[in-house]
Amino acid sequence: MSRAEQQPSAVRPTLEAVAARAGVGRGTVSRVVNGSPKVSAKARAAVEQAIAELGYVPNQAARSLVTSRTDSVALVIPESVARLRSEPYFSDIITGVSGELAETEMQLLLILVRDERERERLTRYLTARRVDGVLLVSVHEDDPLPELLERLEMPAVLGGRRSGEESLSYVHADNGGGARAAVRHLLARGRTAVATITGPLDMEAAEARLAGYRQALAEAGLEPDEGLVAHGDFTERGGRETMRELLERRPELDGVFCASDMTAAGALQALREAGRRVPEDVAVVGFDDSAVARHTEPALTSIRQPTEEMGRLMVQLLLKEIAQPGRFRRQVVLPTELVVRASA
Amino acid sequence: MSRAEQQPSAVRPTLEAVAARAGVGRGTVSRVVNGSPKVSAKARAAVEQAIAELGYVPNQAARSLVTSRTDSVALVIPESVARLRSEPYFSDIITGVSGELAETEMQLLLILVRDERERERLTRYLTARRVDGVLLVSVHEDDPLPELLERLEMPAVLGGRRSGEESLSYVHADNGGGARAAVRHLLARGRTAVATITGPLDMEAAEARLAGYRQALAEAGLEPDEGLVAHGDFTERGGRETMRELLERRPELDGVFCASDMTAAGALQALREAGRRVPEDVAVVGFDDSAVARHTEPALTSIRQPTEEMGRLMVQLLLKEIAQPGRFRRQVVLPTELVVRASA
DNA sequence: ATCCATCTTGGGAGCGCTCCCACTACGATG
DNA sequence: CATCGTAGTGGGAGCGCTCCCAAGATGGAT
Repeated sequence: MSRAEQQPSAVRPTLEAVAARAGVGRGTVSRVVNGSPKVSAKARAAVEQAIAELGYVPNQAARSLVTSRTDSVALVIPESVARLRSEPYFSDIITGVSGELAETEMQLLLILVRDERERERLTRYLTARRVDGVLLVSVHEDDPLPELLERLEMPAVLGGRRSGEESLSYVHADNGGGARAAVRHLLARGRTAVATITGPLDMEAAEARLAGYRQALAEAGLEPDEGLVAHGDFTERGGRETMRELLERRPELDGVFCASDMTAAGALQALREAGRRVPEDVAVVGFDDSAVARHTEPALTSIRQPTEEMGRLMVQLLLKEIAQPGRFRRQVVLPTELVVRASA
Repeated sequence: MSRAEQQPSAVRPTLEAVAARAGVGRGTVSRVVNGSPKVSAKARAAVEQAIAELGYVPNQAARSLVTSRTDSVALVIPESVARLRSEPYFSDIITGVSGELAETEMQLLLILVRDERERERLTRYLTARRVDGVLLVSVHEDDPLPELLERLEMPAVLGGRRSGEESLSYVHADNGGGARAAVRHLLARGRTAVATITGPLDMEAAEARLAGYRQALAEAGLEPDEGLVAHGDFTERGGRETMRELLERRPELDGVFCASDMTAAGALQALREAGRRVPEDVAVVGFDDSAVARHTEPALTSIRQPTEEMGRLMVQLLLKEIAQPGRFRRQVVLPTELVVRASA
């Protein structure tokens, strides 16, 4: 056995036991454990040896009770099951958040909020201050959670924002710019009747993508046609159904900008059903550049947003906010990028 | 006086404050909060009113310190980033686990373990008993974590198992049966040279799927041909590269059973590159029936495993194990199902 | 030799809760 | 009428840690 140095006793050793073994007081052990500089080299060595011999690990509950810190943060995802399952966006966020937290001693709580009951549970949880901070993604305009976070003075960083004048810290992608790039690309390919399938417009991201679409058309001097704007909900099914409506209403359309890749995947299905060839008859651009974009037939031209990096950045901001409560607040917009594949 | 002042309203009421307000002792409040029956109706009413008026929420750290329970469980995913991102399996597990935990007061910690450093961090964490139990998915044969869990006598449930004689509780799918069904289906469609792309064989699930493949061929009286067996790693890229090798080695193959949908997606790409039509020239079956199965071209025939249900079940078993430490242990195998689509 | 600033150190005082035991009140029992 | 449960209650004794303060060591300046 390679763990000969640790003689695990039946009960976990306490800080007091370490102090006794090292021949010092509790205070000194506590200082060593917490990296205080006010400890002599000799005392530090003795304590470190005792810790190793006893296999001491601090009791977090006792520590929390005194410091009222928990050394954990929550990632809150307020979405229906249906969306989480099919949305690679969340996996990427989780990957980034988890990776960044691994650099620290903080732990990650994952909290999915699907209905009113679960929101109440979360409210209780946050009121009890069982985490030091909160990352909240997929923010809807009327979501009561951001307000709750403010009221509780809980350090928080949003992924996305409620509106243009968001008071909390956030990280989000340049949705408007991405959408403009997408539509410009379609126009540059000679498309003249470019439609869009939006996301849920109670999300600023969806709203911004729609605005970007309109801007790009305006820049090109095209007459706005509201008949070419149809409302989806970021899901595949929504994309399919909305595309059908759109085809019925404007059979002449030759390009579609979809507010998400899943939407675009659905739209491709509807186009295939309708016998339209992609990209020959109708060119399609998605948004997110998620994994699905590479699996559709044809592969999807899409707008890449640095989702994982957004997760990492959210964590960095949150940690700063936790370190300086009430003082630190920052709002970051990350650039997007057009990724051209077969669909447009 | 440069420090921020504390709002009086920001001071959280303690159990003692509730007791004072309700005109009872601490013990009685504690009993009410914890649902003990040994409280008179009158006292209970008074306490409940005081709790409501004060907005009392118990302090978990103080509770933990005494009970040494944490009311949280960890979901541990020991996988590289690359896999997590593209593997819908994990999203489904998370959805199931989170949904089931929402029925309780337990919280979910998500712990991704990517390298040795992160494993050490987890070891410290578990040694400190900062969770009441652990769910461990994607178990590899030589993974040191299950052993650690046993040594720490930590309640645990595996998703999958290390081998046929697993000592810990687990939930897994009938991988062998699923693989057999897949291969039988290919044979029933008249395929005579059926290859397989395996998963990483240090995982029992991958091994069992390979065994199922062999069994089905044997049942059909076919001569085993090891040249038709190629080793992948569950990823898309692995599927693509392995399919290329396979085509080079056995150009006559007319069917492929892939050990995961992502593998199959990669295989489809390689087949397309090679100018083989699917399913006309080569029929393909995947495993998992994940979301990607519906997006490939052609859509993927696959073996469905009830991933989300597996997550739920794992939680149920874990909670029982936490309730009866050392007594409860159960191993569950769930059925799989062939889902036929265009690829075979 | 004396004094004082600085560095270390030990340990008391809780943090907010549960556990447990002693104690009360009151109806039932002999 | 004394005795005995029994349901209900209050509060002391910690859980293991950090915070803080008083006090001892150290060493340079006078």
